[in-house]
Amino acid sequence: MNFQKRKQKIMEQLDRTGEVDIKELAAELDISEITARRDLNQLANDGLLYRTHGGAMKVDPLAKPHDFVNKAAQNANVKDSICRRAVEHINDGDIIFMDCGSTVFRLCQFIKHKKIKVITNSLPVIYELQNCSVSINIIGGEFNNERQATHGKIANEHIARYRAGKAFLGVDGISAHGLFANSELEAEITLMYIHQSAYTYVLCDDSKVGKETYLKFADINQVEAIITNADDQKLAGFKDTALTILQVV
Amino acid sequence: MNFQKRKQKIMEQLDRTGEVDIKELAAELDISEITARRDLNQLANDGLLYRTHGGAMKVDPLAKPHDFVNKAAQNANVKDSICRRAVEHINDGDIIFMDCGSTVFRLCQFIKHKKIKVITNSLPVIYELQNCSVSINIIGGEFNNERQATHGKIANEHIARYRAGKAFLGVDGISAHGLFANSELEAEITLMYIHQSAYTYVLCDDSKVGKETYLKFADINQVEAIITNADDQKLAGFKDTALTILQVV
DNA sequence: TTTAATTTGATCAAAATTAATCATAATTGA
DNA sequence: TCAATTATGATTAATTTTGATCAAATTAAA
Repeated sequence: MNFQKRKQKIMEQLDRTGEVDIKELAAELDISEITARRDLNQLANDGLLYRTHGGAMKVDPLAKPHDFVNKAAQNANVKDSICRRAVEHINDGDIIFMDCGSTVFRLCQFIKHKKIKVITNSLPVIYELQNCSVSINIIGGEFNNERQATHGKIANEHIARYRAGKAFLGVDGISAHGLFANSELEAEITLMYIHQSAYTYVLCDDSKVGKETYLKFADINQVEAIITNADDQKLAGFKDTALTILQVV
Repeated sequence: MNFQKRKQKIMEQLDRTGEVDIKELAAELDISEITARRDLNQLANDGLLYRTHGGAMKVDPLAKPHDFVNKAAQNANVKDSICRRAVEHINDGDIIFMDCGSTVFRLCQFIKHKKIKVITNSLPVIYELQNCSVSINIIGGEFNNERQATHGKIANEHIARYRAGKAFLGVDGISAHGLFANSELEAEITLMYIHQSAYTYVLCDDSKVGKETYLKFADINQVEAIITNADDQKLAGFKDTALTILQVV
């Protein structure tokens, strides 16, 4: 068993239990204690763990990987049917905005083979659209780990530099009174996308329709269309607005 | 059994078990140990595997963009020792630029647990530094799939908005006459990083030192330090410059 | 505080792996 | 065909890795 392999095992156990003991380690890996000690010293030297007397501890117990994909997988069927409707409105040559919503993310799989330009602040979208015919423009700025996207002043300014024909955006709530968000950062960047695109599609499942939550950041007449699985009853409130409603089963 | 066929078998087993042993390999393929060793060295040189004592291991299968990972795996030992020296100059609270060089990429593993702010145009760097104590700022702009990074006018403007204490950059060539790049896009963004940082470290292995290739984009006195494994003879040309030379074994 | 137990780093030695050198076999291209 | 290049193998020296011993440092206990 070479160092690389031992390193792997040590980091594995460290990840699992948070600590390792030199004696145990030497026994488990069938190496002498001094070799175990040397291994730990080397890893500590690279900042991969904290050396303690008789063992080592994990460096950053706080890091919590946020699983974006899980959120995107919720209600996958509903989201996919919304996206199938959305993709009917996307043609080769289009320049489109995509934000960091989990429904918008699922749009990626349907546009991979289109010859379009996508401008986005969502890292998962960027990843999904790599190595395909879509050309990508990344919105820069401070990266928010929870949302897996960039936000803030610089990101907004960056969007302001571009114009796109269409924007595909998610919201936390929508009603005849306007669009709602759970955070200011999210609200601002969505608003900027709306400003800089000729035609805005709001993608949202029925749970968001009629919901007026936290912060209203735009009037309903600022966007052109909504694509949703909400039923007629939920959508009735929009009948006095100019909003184009694209309803999916 | 020729090299191509052996290479196939080696990569096959590597894919299956994650590792190979020189003795076993020699026995299985019915070749001498030294030939097995030469095979592994050649494959390691192409970044297709990591060489270990007595065998080899698979390169990180999780990282998506294969070309980039392979490039980063080439000369991994040299790059890592360069990075270990670099990390000595990075302290908690620092704000640093990192470009999209393959050596610079390997710096990530050594700074994951530092409390610093990283501004970068490299997608692999972003991906590597997610979910750790490093806060990330993404340089926006058009995404170049080959380089796995953003470049161009908007990216340059974006960098111009920021100031950082230190920049860690790669180059395609460096001599007493200046810094050299293989493309204008690369040159421009590197130059912008240099302008916007108080202190610039150039990270490069010995193959880049003394090389004057394609496009000169900066004088040598525009950067402060070079971290390299080049020997005294190769570095002799810099003795009349103010460049700080950080030499690694 | 002092004492005992444990852990550690340094030094050296043994084992394993590797690089270097040279010789031989196989392949290639004229 | 033959010379030249390339691939392979054997040998040996150098390097790396590992382990053992022991004094010094650290921790825990009295």
